[in-house]
Amino acid sequence: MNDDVIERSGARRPTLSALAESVGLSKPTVSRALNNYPDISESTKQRVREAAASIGYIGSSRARQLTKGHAEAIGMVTLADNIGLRAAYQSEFTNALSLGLAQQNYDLMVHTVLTDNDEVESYKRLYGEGKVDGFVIMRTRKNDARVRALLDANIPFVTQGRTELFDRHAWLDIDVEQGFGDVFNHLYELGHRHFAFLNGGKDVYSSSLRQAGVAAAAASCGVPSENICQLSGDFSAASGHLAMRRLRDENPQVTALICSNDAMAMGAVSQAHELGLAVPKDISVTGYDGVRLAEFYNPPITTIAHSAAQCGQALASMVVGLVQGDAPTSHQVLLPADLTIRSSTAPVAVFPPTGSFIGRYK
Amino acid sequence: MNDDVIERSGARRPTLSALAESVGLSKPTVSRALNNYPDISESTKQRVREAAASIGYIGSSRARQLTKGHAEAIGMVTLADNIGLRAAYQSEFTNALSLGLAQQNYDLMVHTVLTDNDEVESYKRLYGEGKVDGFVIMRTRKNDARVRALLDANIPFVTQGRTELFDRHAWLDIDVEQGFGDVFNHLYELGHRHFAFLNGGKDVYSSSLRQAGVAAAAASCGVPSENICQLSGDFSAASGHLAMRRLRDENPQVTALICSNDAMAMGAVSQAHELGLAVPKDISVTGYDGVRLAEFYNPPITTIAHSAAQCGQALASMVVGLVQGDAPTSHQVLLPADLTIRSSTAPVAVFPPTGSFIGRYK
DNA sequence: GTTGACTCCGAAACCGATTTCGTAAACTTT
DNA sequence: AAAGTTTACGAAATCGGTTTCGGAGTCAAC
Repeated sequence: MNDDVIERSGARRPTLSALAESVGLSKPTVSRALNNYPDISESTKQRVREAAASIGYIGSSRARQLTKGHAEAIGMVTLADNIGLRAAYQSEFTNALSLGLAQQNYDLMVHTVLTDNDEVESYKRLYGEGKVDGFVIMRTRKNDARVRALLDANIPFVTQGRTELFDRHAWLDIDVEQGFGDVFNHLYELGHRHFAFLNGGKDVYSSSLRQAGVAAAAASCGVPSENICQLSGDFSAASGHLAMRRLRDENPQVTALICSNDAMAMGAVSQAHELGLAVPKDISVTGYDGVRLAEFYNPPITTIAHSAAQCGQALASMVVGLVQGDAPTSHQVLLPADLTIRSSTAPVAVFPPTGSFIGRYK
Repeated sequence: MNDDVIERSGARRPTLSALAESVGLSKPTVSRALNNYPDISESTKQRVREAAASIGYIGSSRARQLTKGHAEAIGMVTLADNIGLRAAYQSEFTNALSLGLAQQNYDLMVHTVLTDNDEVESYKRLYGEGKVDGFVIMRTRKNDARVRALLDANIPFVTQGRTELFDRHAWLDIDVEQGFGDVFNHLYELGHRHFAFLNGGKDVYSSSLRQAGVAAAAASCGVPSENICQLSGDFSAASGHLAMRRLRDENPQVTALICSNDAMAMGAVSQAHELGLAVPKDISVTGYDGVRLAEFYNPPITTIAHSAAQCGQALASMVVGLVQGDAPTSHQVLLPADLTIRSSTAPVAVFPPTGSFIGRYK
């Protein structure tokens, strides 16, 4: 530790040439030995590997990248506005993705930008410079400029969530249609007959699918659409907060609120408390996302969970397949949504006030 | 879009040689023109820049890395166990860091591992391969194996949070001593006289500093140490949950609980609710971290906040300075802690039961 | 008209690996 | 024993930039 200067200036890391010289072989031979080529004798391989280990040789990824033509890295560009729940979700997701990539010897490069414009530009720069081989795109919208841009530039990517161009790119998505149907059925079985559905923005592709899931389940339960109050929010806790207030003002007979994500559910619950309503005694609330925090909320929120870990893992192998030449359309997977029942849903305390539907309670 | 095959096979991105040829100059000249060297005439630079823009030339970062000897990237290795609040904090932090790095033309490489062992190994591999120039280390412990390893290997890094070797590496930390003093004073001024302090593990360097901050403030307020019940947790919400239960069983006279982080505070609050205690009416609770979620909790939690954005920004310039040759000890900064008063603290409802201290209420 | 300084640019080496191609030696075959 | 195969390795080119070194040209000075 007293030789800081020496360490810093001299003592470069050993290169392939140095290793070759130390074992008395040529560079190519050593390279092939380390990469386990069949035309190198087993004894030589052994000798090279031992020498490499003993002098602590680590191949330069920089040089390898240059010759091999790929970076062994996947990029992810995110907006800097990730706070609160969104941040939690992103982090769980990023970790899972990074872990999955690591298992395939790829690294994850994260780039944060301030505006959407910078975003597309960053994709082009990172890929153009050769820093990454492809991308994973989160938080897709129905009409997504990034998807269009990458499609045009012929840059490999996979999205988490479909877009309106879903038949032209690789994606991983959750079957929200089924998920929201399950949620509806769950509530119906608890005796609820007057619902509210708080959907997210229409610019998100899956919004219409959630809607469809709820509608289909309602139809099959024989619940008329008038009994489903439609609300709209923007996926933020604040919009959930607001929605719950409007709901109580305008549709007090509703006993079950289906939210399009956990954040809005939390916002709604917190508003309920402020209005003196108990969740789930007075009103049941459900979320969607499976952010781990929903589990620790007060009360823990019934939600449609999908494992961020599973998503990350799947996305990792998808994107690696893509950059290695697979056709984008060969990587389109729909994961089932898991209804996770916690404490924010309960049987209706009394029969529906307006009593237009008397269900069978078990 | 109908020339997918052509795009994929041929049509490589333009290289420096191609650019050189297109303007009728040599490679070195073009390189220097683009890098704005003084020995290239202004007219030539202009010509080169225009040609570069017109053919869409983007320099290969791979080649540049090889010659320049650095990756223009900073690494961060995280454990895969980040869930819940920790995840939220990490994400806010990572985004801020990435943004700060981007502004200095560095990228952030994230690598997730399953165990501590893999962690140290990953640092060595990423740096050895030349994929990154240095690291940012989060969640440091008092005696941190990673810090020792990187110090030994002479790899540049900066930690968020001090370690017992704080005088030998670069770090960014929050002045928790001051912060917890402020919290104590805040509670004292609200009339509280019986406190509990829920500290995190002793393996975290700052635990003793928090302790010291509380003790010093208590002393200056004239509160004897017997009136501060010491509890210990592990920074998890679950441990906060547990601690609150023990507190009510063993020290029911306590009206103010100071938690070492937001997660424990949330756990404590949720336990309080389960025990039928209202926060802050029956007991005040404080946290530490400034995770944005604490703001949306029920009730919003009074905490000691530090801006993740500010930390990220600062860490970015520190680590970039480091990899460019600055001495580690020249980058040690202590940020002030900001007391953020929200709704989980309130004046004591009644005079302290045991009445040993009658404060002045304003 | 030679010298010197200055401006602007090119030839070649280099970073550290991989890949293509070729060849010497050993071993089979006929 | 000559020819053909196989085995095991090396020489040189290559990836796409940067850097070192030097040199041609212009211009002013003596």
